[in-house]
Amino acid sequence: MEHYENFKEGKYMLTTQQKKVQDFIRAFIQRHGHSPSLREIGEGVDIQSRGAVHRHVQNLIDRGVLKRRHSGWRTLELVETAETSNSLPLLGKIAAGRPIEAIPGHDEINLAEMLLGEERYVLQVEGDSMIDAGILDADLVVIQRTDTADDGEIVVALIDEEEATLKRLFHLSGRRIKLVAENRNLSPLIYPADRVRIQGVLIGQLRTYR
Amino acid sequence: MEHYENFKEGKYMLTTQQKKVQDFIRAFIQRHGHSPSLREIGEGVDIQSRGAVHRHVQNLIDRGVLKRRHSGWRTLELVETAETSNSLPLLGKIAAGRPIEAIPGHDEINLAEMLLGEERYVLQVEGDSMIDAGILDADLVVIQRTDTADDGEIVVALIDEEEATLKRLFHLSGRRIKLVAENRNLSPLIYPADRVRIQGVLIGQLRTYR
DNA sequence: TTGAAAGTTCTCAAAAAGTTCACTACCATT
DNA sequence: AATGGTAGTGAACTTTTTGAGAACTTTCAA
Repeated sequence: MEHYENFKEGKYMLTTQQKKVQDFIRAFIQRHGHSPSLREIGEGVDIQSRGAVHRHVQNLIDRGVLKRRHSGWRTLELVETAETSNSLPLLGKIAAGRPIEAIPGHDEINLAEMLLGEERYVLQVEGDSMIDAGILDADLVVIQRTDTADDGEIVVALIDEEEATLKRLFHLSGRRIKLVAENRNLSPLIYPADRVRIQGVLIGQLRTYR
Repeated sequence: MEHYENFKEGKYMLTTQQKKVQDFIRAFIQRHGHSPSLREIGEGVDIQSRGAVHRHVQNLIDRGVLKRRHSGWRTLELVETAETSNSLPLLGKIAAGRPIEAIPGHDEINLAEMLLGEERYVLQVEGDSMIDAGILDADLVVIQRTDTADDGEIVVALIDEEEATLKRLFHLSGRRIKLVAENRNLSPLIYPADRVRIQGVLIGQLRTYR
């Protein structure tokens, strides 16, 4: 039973073919909801021999990239890695004047978990009206669908059923609502409550560089 | 004849036939408002034997995909599956003065995919030194580990091996490096190249509210 | 209460999938 | 030239899944 088991450890040293197989399996599971058979993998990566496919799969299992949930058909699973689990290491805080300072108690941060949720959607921001709140032109914002919001929250507000804006909201006396653009050049706007419909509140903001 | 009755998270690894049965049941309930009989399922997925159909259904129940509301006829129910796909709908752009404007070509955005990658980590920002770039105190930044960066990129720079800072970087003539804090109250700093070590470049930034 | 419809359990055989193996081939490195 | 890692083919083999069909029990409504 001497096959290819004596590899250097580590799932990050896959050969070209192994990578192809892995990618195919990931895509297949994504699309079909279950793992492919060896034959299907073979068709996907253009290998006739089930034996050869099996060897690739077995190698991936040996390296910890794949596993079988239990013996049987279509029970391949991708092993969760930082990559597939939406996590990145959280190293610590950074500030001018000091080395990076570790944050005790946190070592991993799940980006998806922070932002995903039921009834949420993403908008791309256009313009600088929230620039003083650190929300720049072209940033993405995650919005929670709701029709109520607390004072001081940033909301998507629809005015007169035609203008949608991202503003900080305050309730005033006399059923009036103040919408504040976080931009020192823009003045707050005050409306009767019945002209303003809240569509959602700001949950998160993100921006990519490069 | 031992089988594998207890795996709770097994609902994502259905065999082909199980998937067909599940899909048929879903469609049937959708159309008729009640679940199909075993015979009807058999007709739907082209199996003569009620016994075989029953086995599929029983497997789906064992895996938590289906359940019976109570004993009796036509009491099958699909178990709600909380989908975790790391995606949110991307509805469009928002700006003051206009309704939300749809972005053509985009309908889903995968937040994790945008920020995850090999050799990346997260830092929490402390202080206001990058406030004019829209990076606020307590924001999270995603950093790509690297020791080189292009002019104008925001980098994690280690100065004299002891001070870590997040600054915008420029190479000057004479092997000097300018580090610019994006804060109108702070002046750029200029160092000889050998006192500055780049630890990573800024890939993304995110912030959560609430 | 009764009988048809539905669900359950079983056995058997076949199909589909997974596993192992021997043989070959291509590259690098030595 | 020899070695060793990676790769593909095809065949033989084992295991798991599947379908048919029969017999049985439960449910439901007339």
